[in-house]
Formats: sequence, C-alpha cells, structure tokens
Amino acid sequence: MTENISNEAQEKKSVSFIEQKVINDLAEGKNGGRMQTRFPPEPNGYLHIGHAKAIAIDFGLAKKYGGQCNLRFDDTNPQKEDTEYVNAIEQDIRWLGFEWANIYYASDYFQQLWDFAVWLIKQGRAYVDEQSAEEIAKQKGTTTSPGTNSPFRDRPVGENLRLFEFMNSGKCEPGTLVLRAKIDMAHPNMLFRDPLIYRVLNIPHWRTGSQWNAYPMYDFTHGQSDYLEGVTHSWCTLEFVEHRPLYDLFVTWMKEWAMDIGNSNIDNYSERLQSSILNLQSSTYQGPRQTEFNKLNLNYTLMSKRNLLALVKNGFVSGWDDPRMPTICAFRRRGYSPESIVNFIDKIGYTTYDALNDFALLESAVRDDLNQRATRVAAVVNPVKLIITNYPEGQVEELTAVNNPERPEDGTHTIEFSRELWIERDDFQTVAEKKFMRLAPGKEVRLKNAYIIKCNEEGDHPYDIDAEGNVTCIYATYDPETRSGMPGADRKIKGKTLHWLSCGHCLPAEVRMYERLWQVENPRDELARLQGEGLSAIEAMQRMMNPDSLHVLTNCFVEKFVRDMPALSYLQFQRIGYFNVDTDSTPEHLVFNKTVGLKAR
RNA sequence: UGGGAUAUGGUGUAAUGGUAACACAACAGGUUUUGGUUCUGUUUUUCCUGGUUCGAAUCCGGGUAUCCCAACCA
Repeated sequence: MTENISNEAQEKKSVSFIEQKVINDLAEGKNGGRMQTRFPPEPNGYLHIGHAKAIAIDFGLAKKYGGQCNLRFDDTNPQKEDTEYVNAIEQDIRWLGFEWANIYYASDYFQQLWDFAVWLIKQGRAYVDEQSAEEIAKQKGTTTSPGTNSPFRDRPVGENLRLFEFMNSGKCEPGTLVLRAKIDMAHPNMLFRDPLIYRVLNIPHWRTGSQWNAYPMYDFTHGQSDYLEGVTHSWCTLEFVEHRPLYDLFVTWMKEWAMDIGNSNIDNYSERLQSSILNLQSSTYQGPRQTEFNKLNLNYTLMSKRNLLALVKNGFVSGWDDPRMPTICAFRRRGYSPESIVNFIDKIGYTTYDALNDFALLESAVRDDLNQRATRVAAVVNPVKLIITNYPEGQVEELTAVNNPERPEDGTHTIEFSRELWIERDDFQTVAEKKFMRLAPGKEVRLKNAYIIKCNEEGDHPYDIDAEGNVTCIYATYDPETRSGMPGADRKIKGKTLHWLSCGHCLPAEVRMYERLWQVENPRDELARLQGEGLSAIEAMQRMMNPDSLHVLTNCFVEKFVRDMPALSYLQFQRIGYFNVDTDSTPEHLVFNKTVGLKAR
C-alpha cells in the first residue's frame, strides 16, 4: 500500500520537500509505516489565511497518505485564550473542507507534564528560580555574549520539589517563582540558556478551571504533546527552526522518563494516556520529527494575530469577519470559496524561503473558481436613467438571461424589459473618448439579452443635464428587429454590450466595495520599521492604513432574481465583478459584498 | 561579538551534475451578446566571485544581501 502511494506521488511533476520526506519515511517503513500529523492552534484569535497554509498541509497530506490528523488546541496560556475562539476555529477548518480524526488539548497533558517535570527535578535537570523576570533576563546574556548562572541553579532536590509544589498551590504570587531546565547558560542558542518551563498564573483555565496554577510553557509542551499523541510529522513555520533542538531534547528526556516509570505510577492516567505512555516505550514509534516551512506572507496584508486583534479592538474594522481582514471568516463573508483558498495555497507551495506572495495570485485563484460557479446577474451600482423613446409606454417584455455561460446546465432566468431603464453612469459619455466603445450621442450599443439601441444624435436631445452639468437622463431608440434570439440580433455593431435594469422591475440594494486595507506593500516590515522609529503599533498602523478601503454604495439596483438568495451565495454582477450576498442582507434590505473585480476593470 | 536559515524573470514555484521551465503579472492579437472567459503569441530569469567537472542553478571555498533568535507568548 505504501509503495503504491509513493509511486503515485512520484508520478506527479513535483512535490514539496515536506511531502517528499513523507514519501521517503513511508518507503523506509518508519514508525511502522504509520503517519500522523496535528494542527495545533492556540485558541486566542481567529484563523487567518496563513493558518490555511498549515491546515492544508497538516490535514491534506495526512489524508493523501492514509494517515490521521488531529486538531489540538495549544491551550497553555489561560490569560489569552477563550472558548469563543475554539468554536470559530473548528468552523473555519470545516469550511475549508477538512476534518480531524480527534480533538485534543494540550491541557489534556498537564498531569503528565507535571509528573515529567517532577522527575526532571529529581534527576537534577530542573530547578526553581526565585529571581525577578528582570534579573533572569539580565543573566541570560545576549546573542553575542554568554549568560551567567542563577544563584539558585544548584538548589537541593528536596527544596526544588517543595517549591514546585508551592508554585501550583494557588498561594504562590505569580512572577515570584519559575521552574527552569538546567542546560547551559553559555549556549549559542539562546533557548538553551536554562529555559523557563513552568510559570505561575493564578487564572482559571477555560478547561481545567482552578485545578492548576503552574502552567507549562510552549517549549515544554509542544514536543511532548506531539510525542504523547503519537505524532510522526510535526510541521510548523520557519521561526521555530531554532526551537527544534530543544524540542528534540525534551522528547529524548521524555522517552527516558517513560522508560524509567515503566507501567507503574500511571494507573491514575486516562486510558488513552496510559496507552500513550506504553507507545513511547515501544520501539516501533520513533517519535515526532519537526519540519519547518515558510509562513504565508502576502503583500498589502498584515497577518499577525496580535495586530489583527488590535484592528478589531480599536474599531479600525468592524470585526474579525470584516471583509477587509485576512481571516478565514472574513474571506468567507467576502465571497471567497474554500476551494479558491486551497487552490491558492497549492500554487504558492511550501519552501524554506521567506517569500512575499502577490495578492494578485490569490485573486486569480478566486476568479478562476468563481468563473465556474457564480450566477450571472445584472446589477447597476452607479445608475443613470435611460429612456427608449420609441418603446411603447406601459409595455413590458420578459427576456431570457443565462445563469452561467460556463455551465449551461445551470439554466436561465427571466428579466423584464421596459421603456425606462437604469444603466451605469460609466457606460455613457457626452463626448466619446478615443477608445470608448459604449454609449454616446449617435452611437449604437447592444443591451445584454435585449435590443440594439442608438443614442439620439447630437442636436436631437440625446441627454438631460442638471445645474452642475451632471447627466440626469439619456434618450435612445431601439431597433425592434434585434431582440436576442431574432435573426436581426446577429447584426454586428461597433459598440459593446451593456447591462441594464428595468426601472419598474428591479430592487434597490446596498453594495459594499472594498479596496486594500494597507497602502504599503509589506506592512509587516513597515510596521517594524515605524515602531523602530518610536511609533506605537497603533500609530504605525494608522499611518499605513488606506483611508479609502471601504465604499458603501447605497443607491444601487439589482435584478429581482436575487432577492431570496441565501447569504454567501456566489454571484457575478456582469461586467463589474464577483459579489456575494452579505450576512447582513435581508429581502427587504439587500446587501452585497464585492469579492473581486473582473480582470482589467 | 554569536548562532540558525535563505538567495532561480516583476512575484511565487520547479528542474535532485546533463536543453533553465510552470503559474501569476505585463504586453500584442484572434473569438465573444460580460472590455469577462477562452485561444495564440511576446517580453523578462539562476546574488557576486573563484574552484571541481566533458558538463554546475545544483558540489566546494570566499564574499554580499535578507529573515529568525536575548517574552514568566505560542
């Protein structure tokens, strides 16, 4: 089976270095030919498109190679985490089209991690430090100079055990005691300079309540959690490269611990964790291997959760799902399909280069997908009246409009035509520019699905203007022989085909047009630069922000056909762009979001 | 005054010592009742420098540039 899969994969033109490793590992029969991954978000914010890149590989490769992928919430910091985020994360993963085998929590392992830490203390490999954060930082040294040992580094084991117990008692003041691993204060890798592995937080945890007061830190949790779960491939982003040796060290120590305790002293563990411990002792499971890939960085986009939270908290956007945000829920609300996001991720690939991807590639992916699935309708977002002077007053015709020319099986719908119409203001010029092929005095155009019309000649009252010189009404005549479907409709004309709506047969609508939130191409670097100049994050963000990122058009019209379409329906407003029904929309007050414009418009 | 990582058209990504290619972007043209789609074509590439080799994007030496690391965050 393994062989078939790897052959199949190798037939493809190329796979990422990550996938190649999987293929090799399976071919070598590592971990008994078993493959397991995990997606480990911290529930302290909403998922963004960068997470989609991790999701696509964690879930995608597990599925492709017959492995399992679990969702594990990395919930070791109760002061930042909340159950609100847990639900949103689960929803977003499912929306993207992925499903986990199990849901786990790092907090599931608090007891095992505690027991392991106690064992390390007994081994003389961990100690309680009672210095302040400032003192500890000072002793850490710098990237170019070694650190110095804490005066508490050689505290006797008994005292360490007593103090560690006290850290968890609820009586210990946060910040006064920490547990540190005893490694090497002169190590060139700063993470090895006696890293803090437990700190005190007297905050109830959203899952474990007030059971714990001493909480393990990331480096003391992540690798061990992977190990306890039986993960074989632990993928993460590039900033964790220097954590890998520490990850490996703790995993190695944990294996020693598991071998040392044997199958005694684990009776009070859950059944799953008892068998986890036994799994660590087996020779089949070689343990997890961490591999890092480049995180998604998009131009004109700020990705970090911290800053996204700041945008929401300061009211710069309407919420996590404001369609200008790079969050999954925002892309969903804006009309992106999950397929388009996954296709985009697939196109940019996984490497170890710190890339800045072009947002245009994402837009190309969404246009490509929506071209296949969006229902075509007419919408006039900037209306001006057009009167067909030779069309009988009171007459109404029902014409046929194709729902999607890319998919004839989607059928057609009807659209009413009458003497008074709305067309786009942009589609008329009083004096046509050189390459303008739309309506102007004396010019002919075709009205989509309807007739060829001709604007009145100059001198024959082609349009009205108001006091400011704005066109208020355009006058034209139609050629009755040219209705779509008639032989006369084949007549070739110079003008383009315009979309339109019958004034008496359309609905008012609100249309929200979005532009990029950031004016600078690389907000991540620019933010760092401005903060380096002494600006606060908020000030820096205000300076980088595009003041015109949202235009709400309230004077728009759409076909009646869309009135009862459910929220998030994919639409194309013909000749304008892809739009969707906003979650705020009701049949009485229709609201649409611009997903992305048509190319070259 | 350290350690770790990276460098291929404008942007990404492939080529695993043997013809530098694909997508996006840009430009030109054909088709088109969406200035969309589609089709055809064009422009633009191996950071620098030495070496090994019949042959180097790939291997080696020396530079240069960029990113990450001194949170009781993950």
